[in-house]
Amino acid sequence: MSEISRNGSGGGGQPGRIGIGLELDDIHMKILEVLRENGRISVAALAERVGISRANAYTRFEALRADGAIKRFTAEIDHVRAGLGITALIFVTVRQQMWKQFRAELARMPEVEYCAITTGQHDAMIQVRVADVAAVHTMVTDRLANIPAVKATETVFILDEVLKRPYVLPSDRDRAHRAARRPTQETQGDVPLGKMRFVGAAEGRNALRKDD
Amino acid sequence: MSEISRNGSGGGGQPGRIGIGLELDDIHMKILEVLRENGRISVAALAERVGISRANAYTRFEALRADGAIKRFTAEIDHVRAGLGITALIFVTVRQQMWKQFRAELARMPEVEYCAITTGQHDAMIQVRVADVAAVHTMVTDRLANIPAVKATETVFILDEVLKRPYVLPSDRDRAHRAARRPTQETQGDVPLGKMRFVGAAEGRNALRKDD
DNA sequence: GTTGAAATTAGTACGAA
DNA sequence: TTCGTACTAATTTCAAC
Repeated sequence: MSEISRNGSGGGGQPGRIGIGLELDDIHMKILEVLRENGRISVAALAERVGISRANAYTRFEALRADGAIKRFTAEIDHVRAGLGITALIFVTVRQQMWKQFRAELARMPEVEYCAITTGQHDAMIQVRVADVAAVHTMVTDRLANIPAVKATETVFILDEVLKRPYVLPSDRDRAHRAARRPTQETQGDVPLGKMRFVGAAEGRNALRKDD
Repeated sequence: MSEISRNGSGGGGQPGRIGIGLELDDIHMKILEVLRENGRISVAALAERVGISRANAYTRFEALRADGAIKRFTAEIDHVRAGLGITALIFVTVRQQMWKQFRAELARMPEVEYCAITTGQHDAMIQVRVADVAAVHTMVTDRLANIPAVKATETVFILDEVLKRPYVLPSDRDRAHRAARRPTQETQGDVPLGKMRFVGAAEGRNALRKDD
């Protein structure tokens, strides 16, 4: 069903290889657009919104699911209401060749909502949601610091989440480019390059990614 | 729609103030747990899984939705399949008193999936999904650099997303603590504090949050 | 890929515990 | 509040086109 669904994205994907799977056409994209905004819409209503028949909608819906283009449906929960008012980012420097262990420990930490391996100064960024600031401290000092794979951490707090979109799609960009391009910006070629900076991968990063 | 209110909670909330709204009991939490893993489950099936009647499930479901504890239902889409194979984090230093403008510009950038205001060296972190690395460069140099509010940026690439949980809940922590606590870690008080570092808010950060 | 019917299931209303 | 049931509306499935 979805052997090809394990590339660069979620959980244990094979980084670097992209399976072709489904060829997604405009209607597929439109379906994804609708579903990402309303994950509980009925397939019948979905069919109407994208302008296809019910049967077609069911076929495509199942295909997207089976192919892995739709990974899952989920409810976005207000973490503050749920009792987790504090969000923090912890940037982690991982000791070489211990990446596998780091991952295993991560799985044991339910307060971790997100973890990504990054280029730059640090090796990974994890996002945690906890009840109070004390819990962040506990988390970092008691849990993370005890992992041998963790060489160093740097913690910042999230003061506000300005925006969170339910997965970006290429169609968003197309739509926005048509609507929001302003001539002054389009023609303006003289960009103050001096004020930005790209940060490359740290030493041995590629090696790190292979040992899991 | 994708704007999140200032205290991190639901859409129309009073910024800074957290309404008490619903008192969430164990059953509410269990409902959230199920819904976060399967956002398309029928209310009937939900009722059975949490062990309440259908009528009760409908009542609670609606209450959670109305209260804002459930913000929305969404489909998680494989961005690689959707044609956005590159994910990057851009750390932005924002000029004081120009936060409002920065937010407005953000809304015009569909490739931005997430933006949070943080403590630490930078003021904000944005996560973007684009088709290729060139698009990141374009995004940073053409779009971000042209915003007067942006003083400086620092970009890192995400090589792999190790884990992404559909919103953390307090119940996860409880469950994990029961299952995964190992005596060696619980009693181990001597933590190598030297290897971690907390980063406080940059100058004038609090002022920044007020001017929007 | 579409339409239209049957079977199933979802959502609502209301009385009783 | 919660449950159970009956009722109504909608969805999904399956057929033929």
